[in-house]
Amino acid sequence: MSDRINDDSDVDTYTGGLRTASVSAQFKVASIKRQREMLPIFRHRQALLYIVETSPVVVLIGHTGSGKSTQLTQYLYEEGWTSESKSIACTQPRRVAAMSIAARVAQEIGCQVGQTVGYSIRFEDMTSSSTRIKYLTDGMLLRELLVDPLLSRYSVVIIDEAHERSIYTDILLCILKKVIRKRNDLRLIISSATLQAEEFASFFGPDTKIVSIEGKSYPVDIVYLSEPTDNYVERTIQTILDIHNEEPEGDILAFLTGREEINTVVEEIVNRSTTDSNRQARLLPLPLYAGLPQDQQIRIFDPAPEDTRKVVVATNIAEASVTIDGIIYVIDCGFVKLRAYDPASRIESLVVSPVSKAAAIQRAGRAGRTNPGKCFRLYTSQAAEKVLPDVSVPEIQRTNLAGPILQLKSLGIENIAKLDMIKPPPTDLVVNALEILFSFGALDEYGKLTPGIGERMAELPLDPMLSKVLLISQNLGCMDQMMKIAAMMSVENVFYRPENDRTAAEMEHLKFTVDEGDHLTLYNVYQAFTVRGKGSSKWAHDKYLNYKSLSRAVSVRNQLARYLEKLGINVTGSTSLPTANVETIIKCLVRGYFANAAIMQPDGSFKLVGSQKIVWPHPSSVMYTRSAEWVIYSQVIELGDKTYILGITKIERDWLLEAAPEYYHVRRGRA
DNA sequence: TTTTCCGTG
Repeated sequence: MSDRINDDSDVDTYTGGLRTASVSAQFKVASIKRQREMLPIFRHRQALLYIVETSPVVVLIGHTGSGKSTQLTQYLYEEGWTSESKSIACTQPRRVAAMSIAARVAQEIGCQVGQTVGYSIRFEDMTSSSTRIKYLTDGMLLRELLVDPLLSRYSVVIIDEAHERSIYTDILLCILKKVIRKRNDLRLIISSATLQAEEFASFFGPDTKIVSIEGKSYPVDIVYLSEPTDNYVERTIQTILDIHNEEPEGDILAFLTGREEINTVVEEIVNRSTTDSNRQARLLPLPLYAGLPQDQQIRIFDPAPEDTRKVVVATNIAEASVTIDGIIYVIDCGFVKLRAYDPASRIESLVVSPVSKAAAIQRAGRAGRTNPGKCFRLYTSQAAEKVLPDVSVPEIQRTNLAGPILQLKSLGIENIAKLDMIKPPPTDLVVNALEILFSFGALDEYGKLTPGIGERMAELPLDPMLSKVLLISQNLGCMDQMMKIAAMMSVENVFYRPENDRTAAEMEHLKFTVDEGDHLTLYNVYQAFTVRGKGSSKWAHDKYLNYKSLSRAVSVRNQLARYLEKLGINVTGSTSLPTANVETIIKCLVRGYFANAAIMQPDGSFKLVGSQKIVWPHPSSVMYTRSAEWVIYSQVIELGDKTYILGITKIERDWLLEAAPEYYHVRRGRA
């Protein structure tokens, strides 16, 4: 599926041509050359190379299907920008994109991935000394800046999909602005959608050139509601049935905000279309969201059977991450779930918000990839104009900055407030992050990285709290267990609970559950998978566990071991120690999560220590059906009108005082 | 009391 999941359609628009097997190698080379020359960007090859030669910063507006992600790197390579052992870097906000684009470009150049063309993402480095074109995630390039502050090994850096404004893209652009002042020979290319191009150009100053390249797509008719709806889920169902009864054949893609809405629509379509005998053709509704196991996700790529119309009901995963061929109709509900973070309460939330105009354009475009299409927007044209924001708030302005600030400190950037950013983060987010890092002992009272713990925390690719736990585990003798717990906490959707098989799944999951809580339950699952299950997918499937998540956890554990070894910690020695007891492991967790303590109330809710806020155990937690007194939790999130804690483990009150005497000294009595 | 948008090191 990697050749179909990408963030830019220019990777797979022409894979069809490559499936003509059994042709001679020479013909294939000629065919690839011809396909490359048919892409819209090819006409601009010379002009682009001239602009890059003469301007330090170029903003490239490349529409979907223009070929920018795959071709620009090759043009620069062919033109000699990689002589003198320099390379070209091209960043992507998503791992799958870095992998699949690298695979495509390697094929076009005629090399193995990892030779002239390679990629680098967390836990996977597919590059070698001969790599000249390197695709990597934006977070990975930021990591590289830690060891090579001037990016001396690169002659050109391309920041692709910059309009998505991931937090790492924003930080990279801020640092790259400094780097290009010191390196006259470095070129920076920022690839962006139309609406944001001007903002990037003005950030980099008057010498910046803007270039626009047309794309390869078909016209899409936009249809609005004449009156607003107060129930977009029901309206989605009706619109699907209307399209089915009135419009010519072609598959449908409907955008909704979450799993629950998606399941409602899928069920209702099944129910209502069987009673609706107007047409012979049937409807085949398929759900798509990130939490769905992979074997079910890939069903959306199967062509619909004869006389059947496929309806993919998806979250915004289908907006950029997943591209489905053959979509003619798009239904856009006009909303999206966005993550926010409140530094005062330190609580994250997921809130249903109006989509941005930029996202609405992207959604509509999904209908015109292979044929002219039609997009039904479930809001009025007035709302589209007046209510929708132009672009959504950049991630750096709505997220917990503790991790990113730790990394910036490690880059030697002391005064975060003075950074020249496109949109700087609000002061309270920065202050909050500094306070969190100070309470861990990662920063001293002057805001400087502490030599022992802070410097080491910055090296680990984990949440600061979890980094702290892992580093402390060495002293407590439970590093082997903690590496596995940290790995399991870094992957998502370990447990699989299908709607129609829920009881059976819950019975299987119960076999791993322990009364102490979620963290030790995760440890049990890891042990069972690697020892009894021998890492097999059948074993995982039988136990209703997500095989892909478990395999990733194993690879994360191994990578963590390598990071710790690099920090001079003897990992192999520690794994041969006698097994640490349960109390030691929990005490170790408390050393990192001491600020996340709560007490259970008689009604089953929890009161957070400090804020006194009332929260509920999330139904995914083992504490949902168990009782406790004192607990620590690893996540708190507000969903709708309720706040939940997840990753819960029972503790003793005294362990909090023991783990953080200074922190709890001032608060004693308030809990 | 009955379940989570998408990403990243």
